[in-house]
Amino acid sequence: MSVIDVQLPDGSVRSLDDGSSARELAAAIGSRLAHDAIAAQVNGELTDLNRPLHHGDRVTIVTPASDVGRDVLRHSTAHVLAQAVLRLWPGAHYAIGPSIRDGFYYDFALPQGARFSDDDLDRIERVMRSIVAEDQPFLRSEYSIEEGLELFKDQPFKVEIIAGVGDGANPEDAGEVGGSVVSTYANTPEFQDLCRGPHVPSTKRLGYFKLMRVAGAYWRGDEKRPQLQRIYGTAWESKEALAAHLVQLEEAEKRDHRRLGAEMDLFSFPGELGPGLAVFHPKGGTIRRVMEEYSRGRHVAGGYEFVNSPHITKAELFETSGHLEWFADGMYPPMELDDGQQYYLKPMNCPFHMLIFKARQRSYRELPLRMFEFGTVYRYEKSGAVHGLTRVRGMTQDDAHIFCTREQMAQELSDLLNFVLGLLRDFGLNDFYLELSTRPEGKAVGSDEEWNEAEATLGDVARQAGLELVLDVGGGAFYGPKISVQARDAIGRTHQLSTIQLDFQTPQRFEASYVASDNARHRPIMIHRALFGTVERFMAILIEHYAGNMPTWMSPDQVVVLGVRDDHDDYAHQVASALRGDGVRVSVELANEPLGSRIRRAKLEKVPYVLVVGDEDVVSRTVGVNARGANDPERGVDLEEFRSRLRVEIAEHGSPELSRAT
RNA sequence: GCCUGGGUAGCUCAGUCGGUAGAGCAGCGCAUUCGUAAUGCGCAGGUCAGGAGUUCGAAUCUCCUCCCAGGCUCCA
Repeated sequence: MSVIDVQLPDGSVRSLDDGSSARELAAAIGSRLAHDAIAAQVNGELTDLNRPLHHGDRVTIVTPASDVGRDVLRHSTAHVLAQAVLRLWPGAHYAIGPSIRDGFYYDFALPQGARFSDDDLDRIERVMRSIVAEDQPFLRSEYSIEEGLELFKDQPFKVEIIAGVGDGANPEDAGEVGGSVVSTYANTPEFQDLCRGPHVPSTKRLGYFKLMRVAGAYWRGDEKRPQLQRIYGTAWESKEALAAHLVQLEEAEKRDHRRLGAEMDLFSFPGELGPGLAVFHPKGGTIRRVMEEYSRGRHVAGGYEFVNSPHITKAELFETSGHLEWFADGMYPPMELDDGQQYYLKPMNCPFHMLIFKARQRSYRELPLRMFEFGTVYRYEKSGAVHGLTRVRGMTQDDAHIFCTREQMAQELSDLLNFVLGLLRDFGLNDFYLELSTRPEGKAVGSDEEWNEAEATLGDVARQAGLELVLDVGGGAFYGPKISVQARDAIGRTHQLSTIQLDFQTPQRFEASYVASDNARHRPIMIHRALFGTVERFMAILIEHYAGNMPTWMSPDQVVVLGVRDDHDDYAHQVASALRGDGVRVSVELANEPLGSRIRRAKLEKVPYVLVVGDEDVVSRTVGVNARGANDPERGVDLEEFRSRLRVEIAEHGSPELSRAT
């Protein structure tokens, strides 16, 4: 028998008998690896463990505790889910079941339009566990497209996928099937699934999974096509990893801004107002005010001018802008006034700023002209889309529009991106990447030349920023491409924050112009940009980022002063008054209940500094400092020293926890 | 908008078989005067989301509406 050489990831070479598979390779390397192996990567391509290797192949053995490995076992677990559902609902149609972040899902259409309920998850999970215990192999077979169609003739979704590959209608399905070859994996004679693979060798390699929830999902993500029943699950390489993930979910839940918003008395959604309409309570209002004031200051320094516009307008404005044509569904229905005139609540601020630009003749000497407004807009979001403060129907954008010349555009965009990132960093976010969204086919206005120029300019600016750049093909607005700044928060989730959109169209639609040095009229370029996105959403993201522990400069209550006994209350008030003079938000809790109880309440309210003052402090004009997140209180801190510490921390936007962490 | 689940005091939740509502925390009152995360006693607090129906009787069963959650779709 001849011998082949294969190369391992570390560059070393192993000789194997010809016809050996990755399974044998793993065994040759070590028994531990042989035991852990679930799949292989051969020359970069993911394959089953038993696929024969060839001379010169570069081979990586895939084990469960890796990104690729988890992907494989999640996908395999999805197959087990499908088998379990088909056992429990004979005649069910199964559609697709990919692995996703942290888990997998599978979509089904049950016989007679039946639907899963939450209680079904337990039953299904039990069947899945018995399938795992049955130690079923995943056996790969390959068929022609015709054979595949015959094999799955009772499974309309599978037939559509296979047929789609045949006629090239759905290129993404080529991944599902693999070129002109239809591959399947059979676990038992009764159950096989169309699949590119690879899979774990046997179901006994699975087991650390949990079905999470049922949901509806449209076939092929298309609202007009049938809605399928989707089951989501999570799956991991070990019991510990699964448990850690579930703990992580609980952590995220504790940070949920809706929960913290209620607990910390920041805002609420009174049922009387309707979905997606919030009221901000005094503490939430303070956070908002601080955010807005800081933003205003930065915008003044950044050369912006401040404008204002009304909340309602005649339909004409949005006919001109094109919003009524594209987004009428997302706007509140019009109010009809007695002369038959239709008025709309504004979903956007840009047309108003356009009118301000047009209010008089503009000179090139005024450009770039930057108009800023905290503009409150109303959008009729679908009822199922509203979510806490992150998706609301009434929201305030930190919206600005920059009018400039074509020549100024690149520089202006580049300065703008720096401005954006600087402001976001001031709020404590500093892990960013950019996304470039390009022309949406079929719903874009404007010429190819304009779009190409706009995309090229934005692309250059994005690349020059030196951040990771992700392309989002077709994700732009109807009037222009956009850069969005994505930020990772403290627990690694990413949020789309600022957007910068380049717009050649709106100035044309409004016939805006300026007089240039050549004494002729030229068309300005318009840049739309929002840094927070909306104040509401940005606040929600910050609350979750900080788990409610807002940096001192943003905290609604920065300091609480507690006298030990009520004869210390006078001094407590003196301390508070001195701090108030420094602009600090401070309150005094009178000594009519036990100290421990008052401290506990302040801690639960996440107040950055609790000051305790007693006999010694009154005598020596000191305070006891109990800082949020600190293990031990500091006794006898000179009041003047504490004031200056706090002044510095607030001015620098520091957060006590963050500074202690370093 | 669609699918699944939910809505009981300000909050977290109990409420059995259909028999007319309960706890803890928070709030209020009184007492307590205390050095770093819960002092004691008392009081008050509910159209059981809203409406209709079945029933002698509905928080509980049925239907409709509103609102919330998790998804799908959408997101200028």
